[in-house]
Amino acid sequence: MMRIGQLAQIAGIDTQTIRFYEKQGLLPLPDRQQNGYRIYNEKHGERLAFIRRCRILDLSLTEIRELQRYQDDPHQPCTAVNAMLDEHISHVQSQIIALQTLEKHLVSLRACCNDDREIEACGVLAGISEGNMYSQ
Amino acid sequence: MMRIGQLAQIAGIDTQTIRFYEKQGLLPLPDRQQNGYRIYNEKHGERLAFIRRCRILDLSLTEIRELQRYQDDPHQPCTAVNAMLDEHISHVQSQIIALQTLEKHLVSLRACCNDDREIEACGVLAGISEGNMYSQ
DNA sequence: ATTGACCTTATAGTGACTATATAGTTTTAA
DNA sequence: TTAAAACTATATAGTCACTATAAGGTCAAT
Ligand SMILES: [Zn+2]
Ligand SMILES: [Zn+2]
Ligand SMILES: [Zn+2]
Ligand SMILES: [Zn+2]
Repeated sequence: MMRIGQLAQIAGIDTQTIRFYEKQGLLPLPDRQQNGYRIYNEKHGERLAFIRRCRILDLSLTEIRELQRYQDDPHQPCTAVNAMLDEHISHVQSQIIALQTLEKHLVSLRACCNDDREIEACGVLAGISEGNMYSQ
Repeated sequence: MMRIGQLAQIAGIDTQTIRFYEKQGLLPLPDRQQNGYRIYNEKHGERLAFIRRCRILDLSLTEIRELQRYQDDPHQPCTAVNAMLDEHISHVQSQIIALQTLEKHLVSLRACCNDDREIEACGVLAGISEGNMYSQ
């Protein structure tokens, strides 16, 4: 039994964020003391830890809600869980590829200028302005 | 001389986004026809193309505003421009590294399950719940 | 008695759009 | 000529996952 501040400290999550998760339906409603303060138990701590680990994996709150629904009905096949992860992985992979392309782009642009010019002659600005560029 | 729709088509940017850029101070205020319609010239087209190329490089609107201020005062040294790009590049690089770490993480989690289990026995969900995880 | 730490709710801001609502104008076609 | 379609205008709210601020209630210690 603990109040929100202690839960926040244990879970490493801000109190505001805990209230936010509650409003988003990710955390079950806690009991309240007579003064209105929320009281949490270990179950809440576990739920919160689960959420935190999902967020580290960059799963969206919607995806987390979906995972929680699966946990609450544990006799379905897990196909959908694995499919979610697969899609998530390929999303991350395409983000990586896009960023690597962008990096190449930026590095070659940067190579168009040393530091000792006037804006007028800056190869970087010229490179952006002339614009032989390709998206993605 | 053209209206917003034509400019949007030429620049490949939605009309709403053009108005948004105007409100953000990235595009000079266009003249208006008697009916209130905006009228643009080639200068606006060039500005918009510059903005679009900056966005492809994932520069923020704030950074673009800064670049525009440099362009409008072309006799400073270009150190700040190059520094902005350097910082931008290292930001992109650390994003890449973070995503690569995340990808490894997700792939090894995914390997904990084949598709033929019940939720109860899903290695993926178990992997998240048990949580021997590291952030970043 | 008052400070300080803690708790409550509600509201607004972040970034870069995107969507919706409502209304006025111009162009095209029946 | 008139009605529909296409275009324009403004204003407002939604996206995502928080984060910040305001304004107040509660509790323990000084
Ligand atoms: Zn995902
Ligand atoms: Zn330069
Ligand atoms: Zn940047
Ligand atoms: Zn599974």
